[in-house]
Amino acid sequence: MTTTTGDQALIKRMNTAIVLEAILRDAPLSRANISELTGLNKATVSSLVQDLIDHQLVRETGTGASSGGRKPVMLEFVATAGYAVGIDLGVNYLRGVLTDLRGAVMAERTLPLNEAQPEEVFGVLRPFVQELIDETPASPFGIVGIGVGVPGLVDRQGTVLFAPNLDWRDIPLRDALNRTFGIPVLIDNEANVGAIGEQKYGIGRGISNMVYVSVGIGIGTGLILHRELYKGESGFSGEMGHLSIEANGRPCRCGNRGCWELYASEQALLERAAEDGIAGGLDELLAEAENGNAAVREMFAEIGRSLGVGIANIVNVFNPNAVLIGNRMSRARVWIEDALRETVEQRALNFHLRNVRLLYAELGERSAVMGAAETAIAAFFVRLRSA
Amino acid sequence: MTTTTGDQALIKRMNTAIVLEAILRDAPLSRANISELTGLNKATVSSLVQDLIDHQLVRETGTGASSGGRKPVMLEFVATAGYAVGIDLGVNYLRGVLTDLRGAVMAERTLPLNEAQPEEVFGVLRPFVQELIDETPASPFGIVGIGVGVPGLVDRQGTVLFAPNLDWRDIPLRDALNRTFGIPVLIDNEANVGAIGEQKYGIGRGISNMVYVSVGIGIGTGLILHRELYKGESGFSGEMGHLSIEANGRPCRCGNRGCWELYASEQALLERAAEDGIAGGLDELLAEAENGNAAVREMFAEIGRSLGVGIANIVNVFNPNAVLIGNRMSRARVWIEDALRETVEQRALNFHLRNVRLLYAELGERSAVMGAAETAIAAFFVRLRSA
DNA sequence: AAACTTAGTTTATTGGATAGACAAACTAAC
DNA sequence: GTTAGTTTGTCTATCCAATAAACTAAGTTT
Repeated sequence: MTTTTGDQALIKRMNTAIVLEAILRDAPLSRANISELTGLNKATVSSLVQDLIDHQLVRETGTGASSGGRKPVMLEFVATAGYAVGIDLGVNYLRGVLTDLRGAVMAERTLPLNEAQPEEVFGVLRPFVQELIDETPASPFGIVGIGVGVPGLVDRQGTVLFAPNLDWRDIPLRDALNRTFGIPVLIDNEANVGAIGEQKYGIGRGISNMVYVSVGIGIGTGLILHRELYKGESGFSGEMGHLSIEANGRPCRCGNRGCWELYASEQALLERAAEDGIAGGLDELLAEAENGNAAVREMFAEIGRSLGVGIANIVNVFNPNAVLIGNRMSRARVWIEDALRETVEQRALNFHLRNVRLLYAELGERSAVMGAAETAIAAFFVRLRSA
Repeated sequence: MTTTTGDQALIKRMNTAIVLEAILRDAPLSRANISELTGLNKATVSSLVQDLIDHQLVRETGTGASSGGRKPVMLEFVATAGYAVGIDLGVNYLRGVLTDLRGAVMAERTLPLNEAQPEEVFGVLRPFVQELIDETPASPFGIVGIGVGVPGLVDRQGTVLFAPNLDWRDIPLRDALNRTFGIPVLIDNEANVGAIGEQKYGIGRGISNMVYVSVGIGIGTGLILHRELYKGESGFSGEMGHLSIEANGRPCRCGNRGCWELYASEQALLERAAEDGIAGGLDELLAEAENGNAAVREMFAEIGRSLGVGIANIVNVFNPNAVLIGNRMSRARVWIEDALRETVEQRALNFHLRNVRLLYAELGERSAVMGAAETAIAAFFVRLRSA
C-alpha cells in the first residue's frame, strides 16, 4: 500500500482548495483580498484564480470600490457551473430537489409513495429523478451527482442493508441508480443526510460537534463530530433510537429493552393518543393542542420529557455544541420545548450544559433532501480536488 | 485567520513523516524498501533519511541479506533518542513510568497517596517525577514530555476542572508541572489516556474505532474514533458513567437518575457486597469468588449484566470495532465475562454485533500510565513534524 | 498636476521531488 | 577466474509551485 506522498501537485491542489473555499465563504472577493485572507502570495493567488476561471468554477463580476487605489476585480463562485439532485426517500413519500453547487433550490418535487416493493419504488424513482434532471439548465459540469437519504442502514457500497419500515433488505440502490443515470450516486441514512443538511444549510451552520436527532416514526441520529459526519466501523452508526433508557423497560423488536424510540417517537405519541381514544396522525394532534386540549398538550410534554432523557445522555456522552431536533416532531416544538429543556437541564452534567444549545431544525422537512443534495455536491468537490 | 497553506517545506515535512512512520512500523528497512513501500523516489528517500540520521532519529544498523545484488543498508528508529514520562495520578496511588520513544519501559514506580489536597499531591508528585527523570540515560532529545492521566474533567489548557474523588476544582496542573520541569506537559482524563495506552501498546493495537470503558470506583470512557481520541466541544467528553440506563432509577449525585455507574462500577459491587455483610475491597471479593462463594460470583455476574446493558447502548450508538473493558474491574474478567457477553448479544443490534469484539485490557493497571507516556511521545512527533 | 494607494502581473529565484544515469557491491552461471 | 545480471544507493539535470520584489495599471487625495 502506498501512502499519498507529498509533491508539487498536492500543494497546488491544497492551495487551489483554499482559494476556492475562501471565495465560497466570503464572495465577492478580489485577488488581493484572497491573498491577505489566506496568506498566499498575490502572484500565487492570481495564478490559481486563473486556473479556476479556466475551469469555469469562478468568474469576475466587475470592479469593486476603491479606497484610494486601483479598483479591485471582484470574483465569485459560479454556483451554476453544475447541479446536484437530492432525494429523500421516505416511507410513504418521495421528495426531490435540484440545486446548484451552492445549494440553491432550482426545482422541487414531492410524490406520495404507496408501494414499498423495491421494484415498484425504482419504477417511480427513475422517472422522478429524470424529471428533475430534465429541468437542469445547460452548464459546464451538468449534474454532478445524485444524493439519496433512506430510512434504514446503508453500507459503504450504497446498499440498503435493512430498512424496516420499507421492509427492504440488501437492496443495491446505488448501483441501480448509477447504472440508470451514469453519474455518481451517494446513498446514506436519512438521519445522516438530515444532519448534513442542517449543518450546511440550516440552523447548524458552522457548528463543529452536533448531534441531529431525527424524530419521526422512529428515532434516528446523525453525528457531526469535528465537522465531519461520523460513521462507525461498518459505515453506519447513530442508531440511538435503540439507546436503552429503561434497562428493564418494554421489549423492543430490536431485541433490546426500553429503547428510547419506544417512549419518544411519533409512533409513541400516536399510540399514547390512541389509548385515550384520539385517532388521527400528528397533524390532528397538533391541531388539538392548538385548540387548547390539555390532555393532548400533556402528551406532547411527555414526549418532550422522554426526548430529554435521551438527549441528556447524548450530551453527557458527546459533549456537543448543539443537539438538534429534526424531522416531523420538530413541528411540535412549542409543545415539547419547555419539558425537553427542563429535563435536559436536570439530567445532564453541568460542565456539559455550559456549551450545549438545544436547537430545532430550520429546514423542517427539507433537512434530509437538502443534505442528500449536499453529499453529492461535497463528493464533486472532493473529485475536483484530486483531479 | 490564515489557513495553513501549502509550500515546499510542507511537502518535506509530510514526506519526512511518511519515511519515519515507515521505519517505525516496519524496521529494519533499507532505503530501497522505503522507496518501494511509500512510493517516494529513491533519491528523495536517501535525502530524507540523511536528514533523519543527522537529527539522530534514525541510524544505520549494518547490511542486510542480498537477493542477488548489492547488500542493503538497514535502518532503524533510534528509540532511545529521547524519553517520556507517564504518570497515572489515581485517587489513592501514584504510578509513573519512564519510556523510550517506542514506549519501552525503562523505569517504573508506584506510591500510595493518602492526601488528596492539591498542594500535598504536588509535594509528592514533584520529587516522584524528578526521580524518574533522574534515571534517564543521556540522549539527544532528553525528556520530550510528561503525560499525566487524572480521574476527572480536564480542559484544553490542562486544568483539572473537576475531580470528584480527589475533591479538586480548577487546578492548573499543566502549568504547575510545566513551570517546575520546563518541558511540555500533557494532562488528560484517566479513561482517555487508558484508551490511548491500549490502542497503542495493548489489545487495541491498530483498531480504528474503539470504546475503552474504564471500570473503577466510577465508570469513565475513552473514545477512539477514526484512530483518534475524540474530545467534545470543551475538550472533554466520554462521561458515559453518567449515561442513564434507568430513566426512573436511583438519583445520582450528578443530577441525573439511573446512571450506569450506579449499577456497574466497583463502587456498586462493593455496596452490594456490604449489604450482604461482606466487607473488604475488590481483592477480597475476587478471593471469595475464587474460593467458590456462589453469592459473590452472582454479584460479579450482576455487574457483568449491568455493564452489558451500557455496552449494548455504546455498541448501538458508535458501531465500534471493539469495546474494551479496562481499569480495576478488568481483573474480574472471568467472573463477569459470560454475563456481559450474553447481555450485549441480547440487546445490541445484530448489524452492529457482526463487527464488534468485546476485549479486556491487556496492560491491566498500566493502561493509563502507558497512555499518558504515549500522549507525550505523540506530542513530540507532532512538534518534530512542524519544525 | 503631483503624490500617494491599491490591484494585479511579470520576472528571477528558491527549494523539494523526480527520472534517469551511474557507480558500487553483490550473486550466479559458466 | 571471468562474465553477466541484479540490487542498492547516489548524483545530476530538470521540472514546477510558491515567493519576493519589481513593475504596470488604475484609481484617489491634496
